[in-house]
Amino acid sequence: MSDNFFDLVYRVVLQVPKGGVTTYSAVARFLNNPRGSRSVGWAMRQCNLPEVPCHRVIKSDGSIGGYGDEGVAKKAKLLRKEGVMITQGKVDLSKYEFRAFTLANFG
DNA sequence: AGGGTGACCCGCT
DNA sequence: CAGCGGGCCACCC
Repeated sequence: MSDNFFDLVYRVVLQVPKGGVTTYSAVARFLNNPRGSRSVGWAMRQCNLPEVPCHRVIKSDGSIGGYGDEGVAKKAKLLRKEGVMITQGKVDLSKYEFRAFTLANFG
């Protein structure tokens, strides 16, 4: 039931486990839209579903990015609580980036 | 059909 | 190494 780009994005983001992160760009690439990172960010902005861990999606340079009205402070706090270490406002993607995405939930 | 918005990315300076 | 500007993509008037 992936009529919208949102749904596709959500399927991907839902796969990111606690303690892991992914990037807008990585999600876009997985959806065969290497240049669609902005659309992913846009989808996150529209996302208000509590079951989607949108706080685990950060920028490709490791910085936190945004978190709508909640604020990046909240986002960073959530990540730390999940075990993701943040130094100098950035996450070490080589340690925390989740890459093992699957097409399982895409029908 | 065109313009505006948005939690981005990359190359250049 | 930090900052700026242009490019890209999906969606809503």
